[in-house]
Order: sequence, then structure tokens, then C-alpha cells
Amino acid sequence: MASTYSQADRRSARRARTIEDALDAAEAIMREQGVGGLSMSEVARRLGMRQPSLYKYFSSLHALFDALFARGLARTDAAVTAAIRRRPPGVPRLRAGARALMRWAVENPALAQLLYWRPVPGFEPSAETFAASRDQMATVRTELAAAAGSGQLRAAAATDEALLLYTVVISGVISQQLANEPGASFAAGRFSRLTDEALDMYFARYAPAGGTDADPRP
Amino acid sequence: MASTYSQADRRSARRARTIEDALDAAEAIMREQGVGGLSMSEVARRLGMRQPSLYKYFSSLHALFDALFARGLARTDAAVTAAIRRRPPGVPRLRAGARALMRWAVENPALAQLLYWRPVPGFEPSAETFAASRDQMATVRTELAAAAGSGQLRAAAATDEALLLYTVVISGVISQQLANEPGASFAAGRFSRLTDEALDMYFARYAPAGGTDADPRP
DNA sequence: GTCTATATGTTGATAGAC
DNA sequence: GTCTATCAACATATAGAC
Repeated sequence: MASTYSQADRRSARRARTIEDALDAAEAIMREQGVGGLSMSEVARRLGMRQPSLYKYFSSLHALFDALFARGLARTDAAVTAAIRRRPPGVPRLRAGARALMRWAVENPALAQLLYWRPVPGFEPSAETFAASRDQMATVRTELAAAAGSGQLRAAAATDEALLLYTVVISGVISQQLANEPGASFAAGRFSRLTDEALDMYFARYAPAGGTDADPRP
Repeated sequence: MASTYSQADRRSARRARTIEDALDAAEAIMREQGVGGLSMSEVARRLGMRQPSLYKYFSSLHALFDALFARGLARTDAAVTAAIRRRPPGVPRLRAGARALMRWAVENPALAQLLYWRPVPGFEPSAETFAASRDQMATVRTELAAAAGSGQLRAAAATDEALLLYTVVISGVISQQLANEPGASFAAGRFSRLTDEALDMYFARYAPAGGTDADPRP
């Protein structure tokens, strides 16, 4: 039975790889032609496959978008997680996470638009995909609470207002950069270069009265 | 000759009205189906007109988008101008203008997406339309300089950084509100309700050291 | 899981009669 | 300026042979 098992294994591995290839192609298409330019036909074309065959992997165009949304979430999660690893809780993690997120968005504009704007009429991420999105928000909330609890920030940082303003600042930088200078790198972009200053502005609002050195910039 | 003149007058007035009707219809379509859902066919359909006839008014789909972009600029300009009228220069105008802009964006999501995001692949506003956009930025720059010159804000407010951060904050609120709660009113939206707090955050960054009462909230 | 064939729909844009 | 007619693409999705 060993050979049967390994054959099935190879089969599913091959299938998984085809799916990844399809998502790669889809990302490229969105990068080149905008999110609205994505189509099953074009993805199939780039895979050297007939369009109906692609339906064996994605049951509809919406399903393809959902897979891309999920991929975007996983990628941002990985980028943020890697960036905050071994950093102390609170402000340092919030700062590093925000920077990582902005860099990722500038370098992956296609997926970023899918995550941060609403470019596809009628498309909403599925329930489970959306749940993952909520988890990310919960992480931010936790770090804000840690910052408030440890005195790095005022108690007001552990509120909904602070959480929402955090997302406002991040999405503001990302939106302006992607809309006005789509091609620029994170280092060169007129808006993405202001990432640290934007975060300074945000954290200053919740800085403790005393003015400690709780928020050292790297 | 009087009757000829007035006939031509009526003709051009009628033409202008048809164009306005077409733009109204286009706005409605974008509101209902997203910016990408706009098509010449659907606009013509709603006007009770055959699709080829619409080409007498707009030479292409891109031309229609450009007219919509220009309309959006004119509308925001009118909203902002009305809001800052009779307000003293500097911070009061910056605050009132930003509020008016955010309110307008929430109430006109279709045009706002066209102005603040980049939802149409391959579409860029024409040179003259884009020039109007630059004019609006120049106005903000002027008010920031006025605020810095009169001591309402620190000298740092008269820099590119301050100008860009101003747009970051505004577009951040707008983007988050439109992407996450598309239907909500300005008063009810979780993000648009934070407009004043977001502006507080911004102006605090450029507040003079002394801490004057130069930034009274309405 | 791949293919061919096909149904069915949409679009942008042009030609030319009236 | 309006219409009919039409072209040429393009799309999503399904049926069914192999």
C-alpha cells in the first residue's frame, strides 16, 4: 500500500502547486491590469491551461478572489509576525508591525488593494476568511492594552478610538502611496517615507504625561 | 436673428442637461455596482437612449470617467469652499475644510473612490483635470503656511511633510470608512465619527510649544 | 483533470441611414 | 443627434468525451 499512498501524496502535492501557480498568476494580472482586470480566462491562459479546467481548482471567480484575500491575510500576518518577533510588547511591537505592514502593502499593491479597499463589486470575503481578519485586529488591541498597562502609553490607548485611529493612520499612508505613486518603492515613496513620522504623530497622542523614554525609535 | 440665437441657445442648454443626466446616471451606477461596474451601455440604458448615441456626448468610456473625475473635484471644491467661508485663515479653515471633505466623501462614495483610490485600470485624469487637483493641494499648502506664519502652528507646519501628513489623515479616515462601512452616514460611521479626533492628533503634532488657544474646536 | 464544444451574456466602438 | 446593424473581443459557466 505504500506506493498507493505516496502516489496520492504526489497527486495532492501537485494539485496544491497548481493552485499556488494560479494565485501567483492572478496576482501578476492584478498588478499589471488592476484588480478589476482579473479573469478566470487570463489566469488559465497564463497557466497554459484551458479556461474550463481552472474550474477544477476554483469553483468561481469569487472563489478565486476569496483565495487571494486569504493569501493576502496570511502574507501580511507572516510579515507582521516576523517583524515583531523578539520585540518587547507594546509600542515597539506596534511600531514594528505597522512598518512591516506598510512595507508589505507597497511591495504587494495588488493584494493590498484587495485587502484595504473594496475594488470588486459584490465580492465579500467568506466567513472564515473574514474571521482571520478579525484575529489580526484582536492582536493589535492586545498590544495597545499592553502598552497602556505597562505605562508606555496612556490608558486611553486601550480604547476603541485608539484602535481605529491606528488603522486610520496605517491605511492613510498605504492608500495615498498606492493611489498617487503606484510604482514607487517603500524607501522612495513620498508617502511611505513618512511612515515613521505618521507613527510618531499617532503615538504622541497617547504618550504618558511625564514624557518617558518608553517610545524609542529604532 | 433673435429667434435663431435663442434656438441655438436652447439646443446647447439641452445638450448640457443631457450630459448632466448622464453623469447622474453614471454616479448612481457606480454607487450601486462599484466603480468597475460603470459602462457606456448601462448609462445609455438608463437615459432611454441607444448606446451608440451616447458617443455624441462622451467620445469614450475614459472620457466619461474623466468628466466624472472633474465633477468630483468641482463638488469637493464647492463643499470645502462653502465650509471655510468666513472662517479665519489657518487652523480653523484647515479643520473646517477637512471635515467638509470627509463628510462629502462619505455621502458621495462613488465619486470619492474615483478621486481617492485608483479603481479603474488604465484611467488617469486628463492634464487639465489633474491641474485642478493640484490647485486644491496648493490651497491647503497656503493655509498651512498661514497657520505657521501666524503662530497657530509651529513653523514645521509649512513643510511638505505636514502637507502630506494632512492628506494621509484625511484619506485614512475616508478609506477606512468607505471600505469597512460603505453604507453608514457621516454621523454614524465608526471611522467618520473620529474625524475630530483624527484632526486633533494631526494638529497636536504641530502645536506651538507654548500651548496657546490657537486651535479652538467649534 | 484535461480537453472540445457550446450556451449565453456582456462590452466598446464604428458605419451609415435618416 | 438619433437610430439600426454590426464587428470583434471578451467574459462566466456548463456538458460531456476521453
